Amino acid sequence: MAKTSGLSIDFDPNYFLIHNPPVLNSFPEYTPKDTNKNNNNNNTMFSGTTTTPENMSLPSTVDRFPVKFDCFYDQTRPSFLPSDDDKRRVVGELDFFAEKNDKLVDDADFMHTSDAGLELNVNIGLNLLTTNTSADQSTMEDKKANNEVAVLRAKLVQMNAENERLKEMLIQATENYNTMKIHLCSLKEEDEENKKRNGGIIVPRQFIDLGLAVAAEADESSPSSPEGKSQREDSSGGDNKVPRLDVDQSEAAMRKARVSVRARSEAPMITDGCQWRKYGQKMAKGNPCPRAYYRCTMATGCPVRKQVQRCAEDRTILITTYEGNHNHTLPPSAMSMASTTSSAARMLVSGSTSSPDGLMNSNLLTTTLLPCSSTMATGEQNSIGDTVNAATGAIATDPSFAAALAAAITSIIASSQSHPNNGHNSNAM
DNA sequence: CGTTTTTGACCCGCGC
DNA sequence: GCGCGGGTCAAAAACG
Ligand SMILES: [Zn+2]
Repeated sequence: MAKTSGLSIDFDPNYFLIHNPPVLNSFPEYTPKDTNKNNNNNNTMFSGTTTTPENMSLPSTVDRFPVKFDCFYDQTRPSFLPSDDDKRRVVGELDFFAEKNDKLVDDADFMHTSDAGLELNVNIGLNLLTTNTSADQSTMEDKKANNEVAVLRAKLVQMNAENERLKEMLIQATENYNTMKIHLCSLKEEDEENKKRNGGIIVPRQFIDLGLAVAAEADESSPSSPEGKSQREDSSGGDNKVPRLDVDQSEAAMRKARVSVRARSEAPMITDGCQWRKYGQKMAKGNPCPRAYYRCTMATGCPVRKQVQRCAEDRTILITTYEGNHNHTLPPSAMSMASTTSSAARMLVSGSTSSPDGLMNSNLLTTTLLPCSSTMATGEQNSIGDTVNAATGAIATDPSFAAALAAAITSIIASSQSHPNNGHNSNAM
């Protein structure tokens, strides 16, 4: 299960979904206990809102690849793969989490596809031959030779085509990545400047750039009391519940990064590398399935929480919403998740701004939130520093980040185009 | 015995 | 002010 890259788990593809709240969704998941018969090693599959059904089922063979985006591959290698490969077709694989597996993954994947292609061709040839058996043998041999040549050529052509496709993909991904990277850097700089000026108080600047996100945020933050839950302790003290001075901070807290992930998983909870303690369960209205609340117990005082709920319509879909940033170091597997979260959010954010296609589902756009503030929510001293670090970290993992970016973008775009069914949205939490 | 889960009570924001 | 719903607390139970 464990990957060399640090993914201890097999992540499955994820899809970004969005919920009502301006939340970003993206997360890899992997199912911890797969006792289930269906999916051996990885139960979680992505079910993107829009993901096409067929793609969703991933072959167990793929477990090694961290993340697969359905859309991604769909677009790129569709024509190529025969229907029967649908199942194996790994939709796209990007690793969100794995840091250096990109290449490996790609290669592997590539291999798979090409193999499939070969097999097909081969088969065809054989069939022809066999059918001809009744005919003259000499003719047969000639044909055979010809067929082989033809097959090989066809193969070559296909591979070339595939190659081209991949190149284009790569180029595009790279471009997107660069764009976003730049964007992100600029944002970071701005943030830092602001911090310096404001003496640590963070200005919700980032949101400004986010466009839609701003509106969304405003909605959330303004009405709600500044204190938020994270500050609950303070309130107990009996002090003013709303220390105006800290408003910025509290707001920031409010904006904790929130990422929701949807994954197909039979397991009751996805394993993300962290330890969680359940602290509550409620019946969500309009959904027969209860919602469970968990808190991170990897470190005392870690503010990270998550809610887990099954989709009412399709109970195989597990919706997990993460909130906040960890105040401690995470194990490799968890790291990948965490960075994914933030990076994913960022990706979407920057992607929404920079990407030309307004096609991205409005849903996705709205989602972009991701305040860097999450850390600040923790209230610790490093608020800013952490934030920056987090961002940096995400970027640092260039390869994966780039890949992830590409994947995210691609998947988003793909989803908006292919659109199968947005169905899942319906039951946002 | 320490940790986690269960579960009803409680808090809080929100709409009426 | 009241009821509702989401989220959290915390005592008791369950686990290992
Ligand atoms: Zn944590």
